[in-house]
Order: sequence, then C-alpha cells, then structure tokens
Amino acid sequence: MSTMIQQEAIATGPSREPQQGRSRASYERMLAAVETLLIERCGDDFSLIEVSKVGKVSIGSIYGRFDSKEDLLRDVQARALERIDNDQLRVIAEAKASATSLHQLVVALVDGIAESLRKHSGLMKPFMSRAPSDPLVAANGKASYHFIAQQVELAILAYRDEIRHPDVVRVVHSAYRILFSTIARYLGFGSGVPADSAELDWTVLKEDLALMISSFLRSPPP
Amino acid sequence: MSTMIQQEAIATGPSREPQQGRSRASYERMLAAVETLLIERCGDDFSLIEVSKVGKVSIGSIYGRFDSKEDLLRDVQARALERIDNDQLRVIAEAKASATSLHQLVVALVDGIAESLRKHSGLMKPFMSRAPSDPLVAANGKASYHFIAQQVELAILAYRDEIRHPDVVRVVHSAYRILFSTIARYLGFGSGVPADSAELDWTVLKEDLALMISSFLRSPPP
Amino acid sequence: MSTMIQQEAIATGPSREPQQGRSRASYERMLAAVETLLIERCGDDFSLIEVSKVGKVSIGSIYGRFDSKEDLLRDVQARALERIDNDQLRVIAEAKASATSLHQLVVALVDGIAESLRKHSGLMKPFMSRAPSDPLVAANGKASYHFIAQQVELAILAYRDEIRHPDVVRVVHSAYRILFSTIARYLGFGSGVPADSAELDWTVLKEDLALMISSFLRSPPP
Amino acid sequence: MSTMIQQEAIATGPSREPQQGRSRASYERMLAAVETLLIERCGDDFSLIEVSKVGKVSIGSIYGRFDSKEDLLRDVQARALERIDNDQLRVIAEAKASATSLHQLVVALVDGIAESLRKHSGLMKPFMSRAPSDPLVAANGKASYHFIAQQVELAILAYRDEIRHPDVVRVVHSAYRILFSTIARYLGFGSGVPADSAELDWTVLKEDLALMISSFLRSPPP
DNA sequence: TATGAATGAGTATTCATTCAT
DNA sequence: GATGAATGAATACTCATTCAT
Repeated sequence: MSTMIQQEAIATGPSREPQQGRSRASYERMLAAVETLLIERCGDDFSLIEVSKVGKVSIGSIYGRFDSKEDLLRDVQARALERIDNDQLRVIAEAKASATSLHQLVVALVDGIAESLRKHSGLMKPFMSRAPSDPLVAANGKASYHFIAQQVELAILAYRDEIRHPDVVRVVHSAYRILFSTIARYLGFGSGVPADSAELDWTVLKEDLALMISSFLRSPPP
Repeated sequence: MSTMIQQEAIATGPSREPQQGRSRASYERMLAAVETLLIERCGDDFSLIEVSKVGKVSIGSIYGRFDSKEDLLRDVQARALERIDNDQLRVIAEAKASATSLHQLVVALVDGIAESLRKHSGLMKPFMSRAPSDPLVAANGKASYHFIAQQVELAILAYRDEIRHPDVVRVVHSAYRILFSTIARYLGFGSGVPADSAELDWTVLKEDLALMISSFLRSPPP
Repeated sequence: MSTMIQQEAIATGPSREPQQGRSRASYERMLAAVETLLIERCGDDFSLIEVSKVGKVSIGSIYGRFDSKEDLLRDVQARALERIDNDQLRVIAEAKASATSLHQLVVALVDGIAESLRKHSGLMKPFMSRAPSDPLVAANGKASYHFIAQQVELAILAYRDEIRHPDVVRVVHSAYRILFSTIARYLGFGSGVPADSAELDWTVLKEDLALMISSFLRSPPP
Repeated sequence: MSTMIQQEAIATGPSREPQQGRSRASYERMLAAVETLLIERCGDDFSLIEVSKVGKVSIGSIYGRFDSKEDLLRDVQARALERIDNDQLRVIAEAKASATSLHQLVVALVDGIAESLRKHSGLMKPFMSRAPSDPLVAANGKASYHFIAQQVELAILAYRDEIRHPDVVRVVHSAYRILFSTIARYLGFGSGVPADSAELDWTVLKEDLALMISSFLRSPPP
C-alpha cells in the first residue's frame, strides 16, 4: 500500500522496534499506554512516569527504545497515521465502488471520511495540538493529509465530466479542504473542544456538507 | 454592546481591575505583556517571570490582580474576544450595508470574516490550543463563536426569500459553521500549523468558499 | 589589589549577588554549603539536593542566583581563588620583608607558599579535579597560578645579581614551576591522594625544595 | 619481574581472566575499549554501554568478568601500570648503562622518565583523576610510584660518593619526588589541564629539572 | 556462557505560587 | 499595595546493575 511506504519514508526514526517475545510485548505495552494517556488527556500533558505506570514498563525501557519523549510520541503518531490512512483508503475505495454518480460519490465520501475521522478523533486531536510545538509531528500530519486529499481528489475526478467549473483541479481541491476542515473542527481537532454535538447535529452536518460540496462541484461558475 | 454583556457574564471572575493611575497602567502592561508573549510563542508556554519582565510588573503585582496564571490568561482572552467580536460585528454591518443580494452578502461576509479572523489569528490560535485544557477558555470561545454565528445568521436571514431549502435555519447554520471551520483551519487554529498558504491560495479559498455557500443556500434540496 | 581586579575580570558571570538581609544570608549559606561539600567529598560529586539540605536553602533559591550547577561551582571557585591569592600575596610580602639574601628569600617563599597551599588545599583539590571538565574553572585556576607566579618571580628578581645563570627569567620561571608542582602533588592536588605525609616528611620536603631551588638559582650553568 | 609480582599482590581481585579462545579475545576487546574511552575522554565519564559498543562485547559479558565498573577500571589500571612500570624500568636501565657520572645519570633519568610519562599520559591522567574516589586505584598508583621511586633511587645511589649531603637517602628521595611531581603536573596529571606546553617549554623544563636535581645532589648542605 | 532488555534510583532544572519586607 | 526572593513538587533523562532467554 502506498500509504505504508509513504509513512515509512517520513516516520523512520530512531525507534528500535523489537521483533518478538517479552521485548516486543513491553514495546507494545508502552505504545498502548501512550495512546491511552493521549486519548484520556486529550493532549500530551502526561509524564513518562505515568506512561511507565500505565504500561507497566520501566522508564529505562522506554529510553531503551526511544531517544526522548518527543520521539516516542512521534512513533505513536506514525503508527496511528498508518492505521488511519488505511482506514480512509478503505472508505474511499468503498465509496468509489458504491457510487454511480458524482453526487452519490460525494455523499458516500463525506459520510465515510467523517465517520473515519470521528472514529480516530481520540488520537488525532492530541497530535493536532502537538503539531505547533513539534515540526516532525506537523510534517507527518501534513503528509498524511495530502496523501488522503490526493486519493479523494482522484476519486472525484473520475466524474470530471459532471463538473462544470473550468478549473476542475481547483474546485476539487477546495472541496476536500472544506470537507476536512469542517469535520475536523466539529470533532474538536485543534480547538480541542468538539461542538455541542447532538447525534442529530452530526447527521445534519454530514448531509449539508455533502449537499454543499456536491452542488458546488456540479454548478457552473457564476 | 451585547458582546460585552455576554463576555462579562462568562468571564467575570476574580480579576481585580483597578480603575485609575499607576495601578491601572501596570495592569495594562501585564495584560499587554501576556498578549505579546502569546503571539510570539504561538501558545501559553511562557512563565510568569517572563510576563513580569516583558511587562515590567512584579510577580507579586500579577498575583495581586489574579489568583493564578490560568486566571490571567482567561482575562486576556476575554479582552481579546471583546475586540475580536467588535471587529466582526463591524464587518457584518458593513457587509449588510453593501449587499443587495444574497450572493453579494455571502461574498462580503466570507471575505470580511476571513480577513478579520486572519487579523486576529495571532491571539486566537493560542487560545484555541488552550481550550482543551481550560474549560473556561473553551466556554468563552464557544460563547463568542455562537454570538457571532447568530449575527451572521441573522444577516443572511434578511434574504430568506432567496433560500430555497425549506429548513432555512438549518442551512444558514450549516453555512456559517462551514465558513468558520474552513477559515479557522486554514489559519492554523488548533492544528497549530497554518496551511502552506500562498497568497493566491488564500484568495482562491475565500472565493470558492463564498461560491459554495452561496450556491448551497440558493439551491433547492435534491 | 590587582588580584581582585583580575578575578573580577575572569569570574564575572551570571551570579546575581544580593546585597543585604535575608537574601544575602541565604546566598552565603549556599556558597558555604558548597564549600563544605566540596571539602568533605574532595570533589564535586554531590547533588544540588545535598547543597539545599546542608545550606538550608531551597533548590529554587539556588537557581534564582545561578544558571546551573556549573555556574555555582565557578562562583565558589572565584571566591576561593580570591581568598587564596590574597593569602599568597601576604605570604610573598612577608617573605620579601624578612629576607636579606636570595637564599633567605627562597626559604621563606617555599615555606610560606607551601603552608598557604596546604591551608587551602581542601578547596584547591576539588577544583583541580574539576578543571578538565570545565574550561572556565581551568582558566580561572590558570590565571591565578600565573598571577602568583609573576609575583613570586618578581620577588626573586630583586636578587638577580645573586643569580649566575645568564637566562635569569628562565631559571626563575622554572624555579616557581618546580616549587608549585612539588607542593601541589604532595598535597594531592589532582592525583587526589596526598602523600603519606608524616609531619616530618612535610618539613623535609620544604627544606629540600628550598635548598634545591636556592642552589639552582645561585649556581652557574654547567 | 618484580613489578608484576607487586601488581598482582595489589590488584588481584575478582577479575575472572579467561585463558584462551574467543573468550579471551572478547576479554581483551573489552579492556582495550576501556583504554580507548579513557584516553578519548580524559576521564572515566563513559558508560558501560559505550564500552560494550566500542569493544563489541555485551554488557553481560562484562559483568561475567567483573563485579562492577569500578572493578573493570581497576583491572585496566593494573594492566596499564604494568606496561608503564616496565617501560620505566627499561628507561632506568638504559640511563644506568649510558651514564658514567652522577650528572649524566640524572640528565638521562630525567629525560627518560619524562618521556616515558609523557608517552603514557593518556592513561595515567584518567587514573590520577579517579584516585580520589577509588582508594584501590589510589593504592595501585601509589605502589607503582614507590616501586619506580625505589629503582630510580637505587640507580642514583650507585653514585653515592658524588653526593655531598650527609643524609643520602633523604636527598635522593626528595630528588625523585621533585622530578616526578614536576613532570606530572606539566603533563596535567590531576590538575587535568596540561601546561601551555610549547615544545621548547618541555625541553627547558627537562633541562632545568635535571640541572636542579644534579646540583642539589652534588652540593653540600648549607 | 553470552546476550542485551529491563529496572529504577538518582540528577539537574523549571516554574507556579507564597510571603517577608 | 508592591516587590521579588524563596519554596518545592514535578519532569525528562542517565546509567550501573540484574536477570530472563
């Protein structure tokens, strides 16, 4: 999968990943502990002592694998992004498979991507917050964003004959940007705080977003 | 102004605001110092000692006015939100005055609000980042958001006869949500990292956003 | 006194020396604690927590005055060197005053300097050990060494007509070097471990050293 | 060789020295690694992990042979001292062989010993620094010192008829002490920092030291 | 016996907050 | 009130040593 290749290119770092046995188990425990804490705290404001307690791993073990807390977080991000990217690729593939028109595709994409982001919002939020203070986290996030953007845009371009605007690339690009931004904000990426979120609200948002994007793509410019 | 009333309702706390003289001046200096540092660091990762140096105010003075660093930040936020809200109210008024059609209004609103947010992004970003860890900051931000949302929606509703969708309130609500989300993400609120941002990109974004919202509002449901 | 001037030039750093009252007292307590520990341990292998306990000063207080442990040690060194230099200047002056011949002078100088170094060996030892890992400590030590060397050499040069070797400067220089090296090693500067040191041994060493230097200075080259 | 006997008497400890094969090879590699690091760092501030990397030996292997890092260092010191002692014995023998007068002998001894110490200063320095914090290292160093002192003194005593001072043993003893101290300090043993050391300086030092010792030994007491 | 992962006590340093002056 | 020195809990990180494999 190109996602994986891409992730490796970016996230490769000093993580010394063990291959088996006790060693592997403690490695997994510590990554899991970090994820747990990240989700629990909606941010990275936990100490390595907490990681060591939650993951039943010694401080030294952590430093045996990672050069710094920063590094550990980056690794967790890389793994999360890999899962998320794969999930989104699946969603995109499903949408492509099920749709027979631009409108249907947009509806399926908006819904699928929104649900996928929602499912992973627990981990995406803390990394979004971290990005300003860690350029590598920012870069990894951006790379993942662009990769998925590209896939979505390609999927939409399969229906380019339904798009009336002369600058097809531009509108498709704007469409994904608006899609992602709106969902991300709703889920509280960055602002940290999710919207007031009744379940109704969420459904409405997805519908309107799909509607808006679909009609935007299909309308001629004014 | 209703903004102020609203802000006071929420942000009123232990801030002991002096009314005049040297005391007042040092109070202003310390708030200004916090703003400076907030903008400079894109976050709240500065110490009170730095505030005391930049603002030429003693630590004791700060604690004379505020019960905690948290409190001080909340006060700064409240004041910033007041300025920002007023700026946005002005923008909305101007848009209302200049527009003679829904489309014109939407174009003017998108541009005006985008520029206003951009102008204030230096202070909005750090507070967005802070929101997850300070519920009061989150609440203040949310209140301001809803207040402006309301004003924008009211302005749009003046052209409700141009809106074809039966649930007028809903679509207008979605429109503002999408507008704000997209601009906020572009400016890096929360994700911390602004988009790759060429100036062209910014113009395109505003145009497409306006186009999308305008056509969304004016189209009938499918 | 030129010593003081010289020390200031070298040791001036970020030490924020308070001028009076409680503040001054805690400052003194922390420097005293460091000296105590330095002497007790014959080295700098103590933690700041220990300093804080021995000196009844909080960790924060130490960092209020110094930027780092390194810095603190440098300040202690500078103060110690000032005391030591002044003591040695006094010894040199006394030797000059009492002697009426080169031989008498050398005897007095060897004895005086030896006793002075012995008196201060508790603090000189740890700083000698530290020098390799802190260039500033090394530089301060070297400056002090050269300053005293110069004074001693000048004192000896007052009897240059008794010196038969044509290169007066050179032999005087060698004389001080040998004097200092021998005493320093006896006291365990650097090697850390003082010689087996019976009191007799110490007296013998001083006598023979004086004898050797005196006859060296007064003999013609071979 | 009596050196070896003497060293063994002191340094024999828990070192479990293997006699042959791969085992022996890894044992050698780890001692060599320690020497490399000792010289490179001018001290013992390296971790066993570094030893394990440089020597391509596992941590477990090191602890298979030695009970502690302290122990390992002691073993390295013992081996280094053996080499150094043998080198000095050779130098002393050569000086004895070449000299036909006390003066010639002293000149040869000073030069030979100085050069030998200089050659081995890379390893002597770190052990001198370590001595204050490890009594066994100190004891080994002292034993070696006394052993060589004895040999040098015996060599000199072959010319006892040229020595005018009635207490022959004493002056010979003082002579070696001064010789060693001066060279050691010049090379930076202990104080850590070698003198400013131009090559000229080194030659001058050796000459003057020889001159001083020679004339001291040959002069009558005052 | 060899390996190197795991352990955890110990270190320097930061910073919100208190309080004597 | 105003000042800023003092406090000390908390944190990331190191490294000798142990021990499961």
